[in-house]
Amino acid sequence: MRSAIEMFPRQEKLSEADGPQYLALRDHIALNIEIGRLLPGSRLPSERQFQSEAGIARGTIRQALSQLEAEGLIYRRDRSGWYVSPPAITYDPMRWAGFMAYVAEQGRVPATTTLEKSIRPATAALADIFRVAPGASLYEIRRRRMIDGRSVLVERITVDPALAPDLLSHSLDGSLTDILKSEYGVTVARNRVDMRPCALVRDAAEALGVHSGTPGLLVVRTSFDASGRVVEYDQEYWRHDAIRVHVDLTVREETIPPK
Amino acid sequence: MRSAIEMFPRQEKLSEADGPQYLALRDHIALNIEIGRLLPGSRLPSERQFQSEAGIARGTIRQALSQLEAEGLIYRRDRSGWYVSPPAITYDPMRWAGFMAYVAEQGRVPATTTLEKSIRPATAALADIFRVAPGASLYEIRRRRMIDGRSVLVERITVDPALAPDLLSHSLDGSLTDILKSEYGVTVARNRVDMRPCALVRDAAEALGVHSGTPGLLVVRTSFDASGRVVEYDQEYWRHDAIRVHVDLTVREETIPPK
DNA sequence: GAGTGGTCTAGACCACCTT
DNA sequence: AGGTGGTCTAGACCACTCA
Repeated sequence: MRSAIEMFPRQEKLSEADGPQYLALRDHIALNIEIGRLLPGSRLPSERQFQSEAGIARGTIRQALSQLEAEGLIYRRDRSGWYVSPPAITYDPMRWAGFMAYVAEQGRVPATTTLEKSIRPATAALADIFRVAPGASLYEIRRRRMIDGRSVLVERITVDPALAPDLLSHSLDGSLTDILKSEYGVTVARNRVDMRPCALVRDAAEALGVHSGTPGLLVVRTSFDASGRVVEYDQEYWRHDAIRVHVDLTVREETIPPK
Repeated sequence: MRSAIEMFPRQEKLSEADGPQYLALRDHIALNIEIGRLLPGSRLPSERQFQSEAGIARGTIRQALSQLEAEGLIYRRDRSGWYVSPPAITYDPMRWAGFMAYVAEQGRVPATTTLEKSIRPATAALADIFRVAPGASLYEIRRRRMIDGRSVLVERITVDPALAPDLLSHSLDGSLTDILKSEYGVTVARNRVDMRPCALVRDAAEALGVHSGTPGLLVVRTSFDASGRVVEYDQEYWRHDAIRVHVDLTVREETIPPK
């Protein structure tokens, strides 16, 4: 059996210069990706193929693959194989026009699946954000979003029913911002965005079909209308290799720090 | 020998309910951190202590620890041990007043080490950014910055000598923005910030004293003055557990997409 | 049903940090 | 000098995917 992509043509050797073996293998695979011998979306040889071709223990192979995954160069599909990562999408919280429009604008194919719509009592944290009483009813929407057929984020959106009564009866597979605008006349005047690297675990990992512990990016977006009411509170868990954030802004003069 | 922090008091067992062992151990350690039995900065028991106390193979222990590292809950000091991560610092590109001021404002102790100052010929990419001829001389500064004694980022700053002649003769261990302002009258009117999750490898990993492949966040900041000239081009490699990004902005109306 | 990655074991030797 | 994490081996069995 011969791999579709020949990773070690003509008994090509890994450089033995210095450093650990797994980094040498990492470099070898990374090079193959850079020069285009391995294209985005294509599958790498199996771990056991590497094992026999490179003569390295499987644990070491997996170390190299995990390193490449951490760098965002490759990703895994559970019990299927390792694949070269497609390019990341650029996310601009300032020009945010909705995921669907955004992804399409960059020449990719977006898709959305609504995982769950529910009414939930406000937790203490959410009550504080929405300025409602703890335990008050809030809409909660969980969605998964895809680019070119690959799941790239899961999100949990919270909306105050007072602003958008009967919201859950609409189809939420498109742009929520559009629905809020066209159906309820609610527009976003201000966005507060928090971002931090995280790991995708448990629910998020399961929904994205990724290995628990895969690195990710958590983007929390709080949208306000012109009168300062919270329109939407959105927690997005992104695959780390699928997103780049771009912000272009004029510098605000240092004033009294807000509290 | 008894560990300073008793992780398994009274023969406490790991939950055997379901899922892999390494996640059970992860949960166990995470719980100890949450309830404050393990405080930020404190050292975890050694891998071999876990091995004997929990009766699990060392490879499995390391899997649990790596997971916690990916989540940002713990970090390692090379060949010294595993430690509980301190809280992250909040970074606001809009209110950027310099790392030193910023960190101090959040009650932490900042420090900066200049690793290298040099004059380098502009690469094609840099020439394009600064609108100079390829090969033209540019200042390059490499610095490492610390919070409470822990290295959290390394950066590579590029400045056009035309805007700040003789810049390298100044001490660069403080705020570069301050120097540009007070010594050269250059102020920043606009910032372009790009962020993406990455892995810390090679130089960056070495400078931060982290394991190659540790997750990180790359922040690229391009600063412009009022006339649109590039003042500073800064690539910052952050430890992923040390930073949160916060942006608060008014939504820009959709206009012609810039190209 | 064959092949894949996911998990786990029980060792080993090394480079380096710490005291 | 002793202990630590870093690397690596050579197996094993399992759950799951895919054809």
